[in-house]
Amino acid sequence: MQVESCVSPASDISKKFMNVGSGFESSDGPELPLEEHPIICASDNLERSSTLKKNSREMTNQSEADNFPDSKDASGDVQRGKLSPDLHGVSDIRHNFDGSAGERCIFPPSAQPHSVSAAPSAMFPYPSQHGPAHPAFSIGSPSRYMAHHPVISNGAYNSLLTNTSPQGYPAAGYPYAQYGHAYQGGAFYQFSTAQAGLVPGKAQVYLCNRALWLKFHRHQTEMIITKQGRRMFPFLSFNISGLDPTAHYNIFVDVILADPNHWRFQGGKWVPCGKADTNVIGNRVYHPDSPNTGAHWMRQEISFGKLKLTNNKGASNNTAQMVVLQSLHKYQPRLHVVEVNEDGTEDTSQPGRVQTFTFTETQFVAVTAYQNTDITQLKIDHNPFAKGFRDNYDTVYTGCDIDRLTPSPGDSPRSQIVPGARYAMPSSFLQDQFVSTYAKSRFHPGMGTGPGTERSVPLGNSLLSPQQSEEPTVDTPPQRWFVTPANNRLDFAASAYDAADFAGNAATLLSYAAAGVKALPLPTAGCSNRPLGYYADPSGWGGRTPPQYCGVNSKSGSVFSCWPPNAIGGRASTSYLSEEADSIPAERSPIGSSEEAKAKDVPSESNWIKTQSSIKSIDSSDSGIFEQAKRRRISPTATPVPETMSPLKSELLSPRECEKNCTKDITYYNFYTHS
DNA sequence: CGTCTCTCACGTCCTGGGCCATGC
DNA sequence: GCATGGCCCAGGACGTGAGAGACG
Repeated sequence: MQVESCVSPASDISKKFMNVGSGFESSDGPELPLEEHPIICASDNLERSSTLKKNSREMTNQSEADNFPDSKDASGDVQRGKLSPDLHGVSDIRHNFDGSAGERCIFPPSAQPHSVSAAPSAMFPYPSQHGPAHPAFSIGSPSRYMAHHPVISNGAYNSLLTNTSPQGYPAAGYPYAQYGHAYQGGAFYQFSTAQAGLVPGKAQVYLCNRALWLKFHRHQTEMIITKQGRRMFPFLSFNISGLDPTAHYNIFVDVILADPNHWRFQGGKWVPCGKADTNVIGNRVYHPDSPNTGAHWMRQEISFGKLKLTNNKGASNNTAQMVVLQSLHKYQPRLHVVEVNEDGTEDTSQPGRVQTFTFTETQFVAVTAYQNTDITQLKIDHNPFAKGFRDNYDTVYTGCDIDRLTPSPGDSPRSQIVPGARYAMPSSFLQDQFVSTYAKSRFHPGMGTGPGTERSVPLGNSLLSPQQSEEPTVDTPPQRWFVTPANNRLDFAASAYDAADFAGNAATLLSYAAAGVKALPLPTAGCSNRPLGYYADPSGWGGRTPPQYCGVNSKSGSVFSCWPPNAIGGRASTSYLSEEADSIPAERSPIGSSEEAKAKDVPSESNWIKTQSSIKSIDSSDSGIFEQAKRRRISPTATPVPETMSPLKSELLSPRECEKNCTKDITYYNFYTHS
């Protein structure tokens, strides 16, 4: 059997295993080499050794029974087998994982020995993916990107089936993920199925909001789990390429233990504390669009924003959207792509029909209450639903904290040192927004008493937690990152979160972009070729269909509406909506700077001048801002960019003024062409 | 008794649907 | 009459903080 396996360079779980005893001292999250790409990870086949499958069954039977009462039915009539109306990938409908969606998340038949469902809940993960690291091979533009694409030989795969780890990790039997190799310095494909070297049917998956994930990952992501279920933030969102456009696939996500430890937050860091309770219940969550054609999956972003995490094992309702986890355990979400028959039935007996992708930067510790205040702050800063907890919210998003030199009473020493000048860069308003947001978080006075004290992030690198080593450059240069066009999203749940997806300053930045786009005449919306600036490297992903959406966060537009709408804005967005935006601008590496400059130069106005055709494709928009757009009908006749909305003007306007003007002028223009 | 973990009420904000007004 | 713009509101999502429960 052929197994694809590529481990995200960003995260080498194997390293983690090696360091389980040392907490998170290792800086495995942020330490992405510049040349590493955001794309994926480990893709392997779900087919496993019988031993493992056996164990898996033993450990997950309950899970199946508890969480997938419908699975049996599914086996009979393969409910999942019912192809979506949009089967042929022609639909531009946004695919939300709403209430009804849940009904679609039916467990697939598990009769076949090699069926994915054989490893249900997958709390019993696949055996370690040990084996030789597969040298990335270049595709198309080897000089530019090294393909991480990994086609594991049989031999390699065989090694995965062994219960002994070459690295000495716990042998299979532990319900946690193991990854024995990583692609250090791996790269990524250009996002084009036409790219030479891409093997049809061999999927490449891109973590769309990787920047945000990395941001959290640097501090060891924590996810709240509640009885009623809590959404993930950041949520899982992917872009897929390399699928056979005509073949049908099921796509689902599961969450497995990332390691065999029980964790505890002590002394400002996560430390292992005993053995993990392997008797965990897990389940998979199918994307509501499943099954569907490869073309369909590849056309839009696939997000699981409404996926909820719960610790309520007894939760029987809505399990389709719920993943049952245990507090203080570290988990690893995985994406599975299963090729199915035209009737929707899964047939994993054939090699290569099941592919699993793991992004280690999406690892998280399940908690019932946040432990690390840095994580809390990141959540508050990036999750639109948490805006209410933002300190001085209005000023945060409309003003520049660089002016705020007087720390709040509760400011930690760290925060007090944050020099506004550090962020006071000759930049756009947007940048200020970003900086403000970030800087603000440093000043957050309300994070408990000591927020920021023992759990604070060293000033030296505000993105790194104390337990993590500081690195000169934690973020990959923008041109290295692939950030999915927001309009291409098969939303599991799209929401405002989407905004947070794309670039570091998530919600804020994307919304800015949205606002900017909104202000543009439809035909020239920058959302076309240069999706709100998510492509830092215009050529890097040139092969992919140009971004097709444009959206607006109508209601929150008042906050984000200052985004420069024109070409300049486009550049700005390119810069700040790229993952690079994640990092503190001032800390950009020289490489990043040069490339960034290059990127900035490329996206000339032409990039922003798009045709109606692209606008039309907005229909498929699926990101949060586009979600917003849906809420507002838009005028086919785009409103010319008000002079007052010129980027320059925006920059000149005081935050307040800008907000007012923008809100007034463009808040309700949307690029919503949803049919 | 202290610590740790978990639950729940709370206030804030966002989402998404609905309703009404306006203009063509 | 229809499309669009604007507003309202109920429900949902968020993190907080207090308090309860479990455990040593």
